[in-house]
Amino acid sequence: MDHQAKGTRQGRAALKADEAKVDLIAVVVAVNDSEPCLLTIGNADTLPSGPYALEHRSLQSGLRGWVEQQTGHPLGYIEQLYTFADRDRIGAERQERAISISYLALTRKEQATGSANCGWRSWYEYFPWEDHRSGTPVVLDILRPRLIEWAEGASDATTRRERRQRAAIAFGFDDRNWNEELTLQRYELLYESALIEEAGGGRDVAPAAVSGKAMIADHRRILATGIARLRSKIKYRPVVFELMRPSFTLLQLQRTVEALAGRLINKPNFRRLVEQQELVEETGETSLETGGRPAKLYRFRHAVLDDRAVAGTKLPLARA
Amino acid sequence: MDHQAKGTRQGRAALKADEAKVDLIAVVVAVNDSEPCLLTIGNADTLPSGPYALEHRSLQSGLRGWVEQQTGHPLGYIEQLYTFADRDRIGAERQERAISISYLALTRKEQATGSANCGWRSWYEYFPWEDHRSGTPVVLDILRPRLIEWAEGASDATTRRERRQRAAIAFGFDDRNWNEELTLQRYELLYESALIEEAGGGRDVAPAAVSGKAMIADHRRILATGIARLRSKIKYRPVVFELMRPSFTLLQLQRTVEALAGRLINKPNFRRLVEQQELVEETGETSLETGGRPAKLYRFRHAVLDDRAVAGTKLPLARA
DNA sequence: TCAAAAGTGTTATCCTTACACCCATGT
DNA sequence: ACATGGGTGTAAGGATAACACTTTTGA
Repeated sequence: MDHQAKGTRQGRAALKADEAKVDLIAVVVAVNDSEPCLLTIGNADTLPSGPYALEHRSLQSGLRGWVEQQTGHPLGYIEQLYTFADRDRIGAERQERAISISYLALTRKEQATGSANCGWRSWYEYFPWEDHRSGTPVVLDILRPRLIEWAEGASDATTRRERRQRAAIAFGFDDRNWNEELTLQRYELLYESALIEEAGGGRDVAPAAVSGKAMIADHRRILATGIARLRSKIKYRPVVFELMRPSFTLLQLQRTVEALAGRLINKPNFRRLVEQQELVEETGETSLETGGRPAKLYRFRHAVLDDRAVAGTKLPLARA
Repeated sequence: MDHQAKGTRQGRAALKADEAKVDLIAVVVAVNDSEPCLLTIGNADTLPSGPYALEHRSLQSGLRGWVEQQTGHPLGYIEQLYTFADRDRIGAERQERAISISYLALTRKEQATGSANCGWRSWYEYFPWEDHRSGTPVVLDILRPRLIEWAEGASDATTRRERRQRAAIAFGFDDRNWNEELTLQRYELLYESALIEEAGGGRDVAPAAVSGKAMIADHRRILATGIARLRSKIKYRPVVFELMRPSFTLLQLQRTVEALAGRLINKPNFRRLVEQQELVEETGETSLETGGRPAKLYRFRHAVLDDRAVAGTKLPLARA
């Protein structure tokens, strides 16, 4: 259990060899007006983050501390996303290691963000190709030929075929179905093919309206990881409710799920699903706020979290 | 992005305030003769691990290095499990932080473990209550009354009810179904109720045959996390094949899944599932090794990994 | 009266579950 | 012959997908 310390290679900053900087970094999501929003700081290109420090009782409390300090926003639901060694900080010249532990947090926007230097942005500003609620987004018409071009540009035939296949699966080319959970794979393909800003080069980068708003370091990659995780998770665990107000209409619930998934859902089937799984109960009141007939208000049945170790909520997608 | 460094509180070991030790730690699993096995070092109570060091190109390669060095066993499939701050090393007296990044690795036992100080043990030695392949294990008859006793021992009624409910869900009391994925929750309950060795106290600890073999620090908790993850993952991603030889019979495949899940599976339905999802193809050869009629040999269709972004493999459990 | 949204049924189809049964080999 | 495991078929029930249709409000 005790491993001998390696000798310090380059004495910079008086680090012992087996110590590293540890950063906590948060993807904070809320949904407002059917738009999935991300909490950012700076020029909307940076995720809230900060070093894990001595005074933190735990990793999670450290994260809460940093987010609250930088944005004034208190966090509710938190789950760990991924831990990675920070490539960008291990430059060839600086011999110091840094790791980042990323988290996904769900809240509601209402809680006033006190601080100044922060704000909410739709996550589709960073990933315009991910929103399929109004059909296949036009940006894909621009990205598709570029991706194919990249695939065909490989030197050997094997790589070409492999690239074509990866792109076709990730983006649903050649009559394949769109799979909303492949957000990370899509980002990685666009990165590899140098179609987005972070990939350096920049020669082939399309305008931001097509390739999306860039972020600092690998923050956009972390966001992609968060989106993918959330899109997968809503299908088998009732986490959507973390994003809802205490009472809501069924259509509001549906719109929220649609916002996250980036796809439209069939209304009657969605309702049946929700009711059948006993995820909600009526409050007795109705809402008149929306255009038409007043809607019944519901609240989340917290009991389901105890009741069973839930399976649930597959998406009844609307047909193309 | 640059956070001001906090002043060092207690100058021990010349650490800057926002640096920490980082350990890599591996749950290495193989299945032999229908028994799920864990690779350990020392007295079979320690997982392979080591510090993330300067010379490591990445977290994963660091992990591979340590495991190979400590056990002589090369790793194939690896996935990250969880990152946590090491409570046991943040004693009140020592002000230094340590974090552990844990991984799940799948291999086959054949690859000779060269090193001396290591070996394979069935993971059910550590969790005797997790193996339901021959019906409800007898150890549960001993643990159940103890858990109930613990629940009833709470001071206020709310806590009592909550404890009863948690125990009932996790262990399937009161006609609830057993859910094999709740391995971690079960471990945590036994820890809280001080029925296992690591929880200190030791007054109420049952003999190892009941409460399972203990491990160093929080290694057993990490193992529980790994088991839970694997049991959940085999249902929607074809990872079992990482544990199989290149060619195998369908019953061997079934027995492997059963070993991991700790439950029996219905044969005809399992076969239909595997074939229908086109996970395997016949090799053309047959195996005479087993008692009865020769069995067709199959191999994994690696194409499925490309073909689709797979959904699959839910378990067709045998009925109680 | 019309637009907009709420809300209810109904059907065909597929997947899952639970069984029952036959086949090929060694002893 | 029989034990052991390999392997196939089928019928019932439930979930899902795809629609069509009615109801209630505000403008």
